Amino acid sequence: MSNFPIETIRHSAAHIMAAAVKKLFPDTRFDIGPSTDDGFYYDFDMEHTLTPQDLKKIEKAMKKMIGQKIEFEEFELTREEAEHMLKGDNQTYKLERLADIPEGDRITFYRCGDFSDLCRGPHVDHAGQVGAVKLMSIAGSYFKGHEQNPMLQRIYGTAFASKDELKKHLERIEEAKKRDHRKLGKELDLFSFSDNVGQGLVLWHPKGAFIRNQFENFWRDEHYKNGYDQLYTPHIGRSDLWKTSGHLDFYADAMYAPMEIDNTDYYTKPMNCPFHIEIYKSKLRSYRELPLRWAELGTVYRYEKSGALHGLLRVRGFTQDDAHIICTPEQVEDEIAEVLRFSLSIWKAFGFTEIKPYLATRPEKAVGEPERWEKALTSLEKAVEKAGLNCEVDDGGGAFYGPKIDLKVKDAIGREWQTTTIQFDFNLPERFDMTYIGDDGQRHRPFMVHRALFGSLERFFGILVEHYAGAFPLWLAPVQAKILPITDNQHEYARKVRDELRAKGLRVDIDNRSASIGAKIKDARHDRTPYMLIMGEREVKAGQVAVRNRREGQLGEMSIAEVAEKMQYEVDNKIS
RNA sequence: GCCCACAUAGCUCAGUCGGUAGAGCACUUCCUUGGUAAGGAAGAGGUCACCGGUUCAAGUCCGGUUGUGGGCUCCA
Repeated sequence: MSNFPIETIRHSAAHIMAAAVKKLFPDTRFDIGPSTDDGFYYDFDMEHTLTPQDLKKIEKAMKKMIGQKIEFEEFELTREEAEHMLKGDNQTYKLERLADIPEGDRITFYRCGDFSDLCRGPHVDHAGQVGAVKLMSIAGSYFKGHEQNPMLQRIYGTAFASKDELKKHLERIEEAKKRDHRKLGKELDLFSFSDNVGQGLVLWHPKGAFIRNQFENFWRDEHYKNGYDQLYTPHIGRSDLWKTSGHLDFYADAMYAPMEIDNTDYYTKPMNCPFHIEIYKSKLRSYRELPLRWAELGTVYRYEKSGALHGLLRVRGFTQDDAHIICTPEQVEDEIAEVLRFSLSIWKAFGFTEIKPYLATRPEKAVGEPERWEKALTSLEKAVEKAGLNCEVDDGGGAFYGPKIDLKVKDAIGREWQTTTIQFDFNLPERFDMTYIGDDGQRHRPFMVHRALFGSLERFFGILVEHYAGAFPLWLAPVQAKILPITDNQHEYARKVRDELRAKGLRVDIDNRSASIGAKIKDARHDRTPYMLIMGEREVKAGQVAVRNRREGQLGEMSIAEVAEKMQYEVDNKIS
């Protein structure tokens, strides 16, 4: 056990790793090795390409140093001394890092074995205080994170104060792997990708499509109930539209190439906003009509770099649960508060209760008058306050066209996902010259807010799969109950029970294979079937079914009506 | 896009030194009719991602392409 803060332990582990790398690969040039949320890394530049075998060797060398309790020693140098030392060692990256240290700051090094590192510290006193360490993976990374800089080799590792905590961490990783939506998507036959279709383009299989339909319907109902109207708009639009919106100037890199029809270029849409704005502009608007809340499940296409694609979480064609709120400056505060409240209620329905807002403010380069920014920011802050949440502020992190709130939701195993976004837009109303007639008879510029609650349906679905670990609640489950007859003699009764339950609107299938009841149960469990209705001679005679439920196990015999009622209750209350 | 790794049956994966491909599950048929996490037997299933090269001979070695994974960059 060690009592140092976890960041200190990890940062020290990074130094130990660097020392081990220096020993094994003396020509290495070092960059930096900070701690991260769940471990640490260090970036290297060397002739040799690191392999998994090297990782084992490096880890072994580290453990030796930890066993020897090698000391960490701090020493201070003048800038000239430091430069001299780093130059002598050909540490070009370190020299650049040194140059970044402001004039007047102390220049400190930490020595650990044969390795001295330019570093602010703090560190443990000796290597033995790094309780448990494990190297995880090799990766590439750009020097200082810039694409045009050289690519360095990065080793990721993790460290904990005790072996026990490390073990728990590794178990958490295993658990997350079991929930991986890409794995479950295949296992449960929910969706796929095809080389013949293209990268990042999702094929929704019947079960996945069913679930999507369920939450789309929920989404539509809730939006009507909460004062939204719904739109449909085309998938392509003329280049003039995208010129006006500014997409061709600022977003062309992320757009699919145009197609020419009748001497006019058409682009597939990367966003829905221009279409909604065209609907707004289809007639003269009065302040009496505002606020307008227009929602659309709008499918957009964006060119994402091939290396950025990731299962359903990052794709090239996706459907946003988009909406635009167009309102007067006086209305904007209430509207934002309402969006936030609505958003939280939707997340709650899916069992997400821990939600954290991030507020992004005005960047250096921005459009829109400062008073509007102020007003917008105030309404965002007030809304967060009203919802009883604490937000983190990302100073200057807003888009050039307006400030925003992003929500991150925590799933069943504590991972955070970026989903909801609520963004002000001071750009498009100007570009499209949106106006409304106020009570003074004059034209005014409305406020416009973009918002997406789920973000994209694809990403949301991926998150849901992982959140529920594939065990979708009854209201979403494609098959809610599976009837398992013990022998073929119960097939007639099985069909009768199925038809009765289906007549009540429940989704029920029969497993009519001539397999053992154990095998049928095993397969139904594998499919995460919520209810199993088992029937042998006894149940047929009594007109009942033996109920087994995914959450509660064996529930004994029940009548058809009782099962139906129990299931309906679960559906109605969205129990997960 | 960049760095690294990977691509063998529907799925999960073996395949040693280059000598024409294998398992389990799933599937089909037959037998079995059973009481809460796998009853038995047989059968079918492959252009070893694709294109090219080296070789008497390539799943295996080399080059390219496509796709996937871990990262970087970017982002719903």
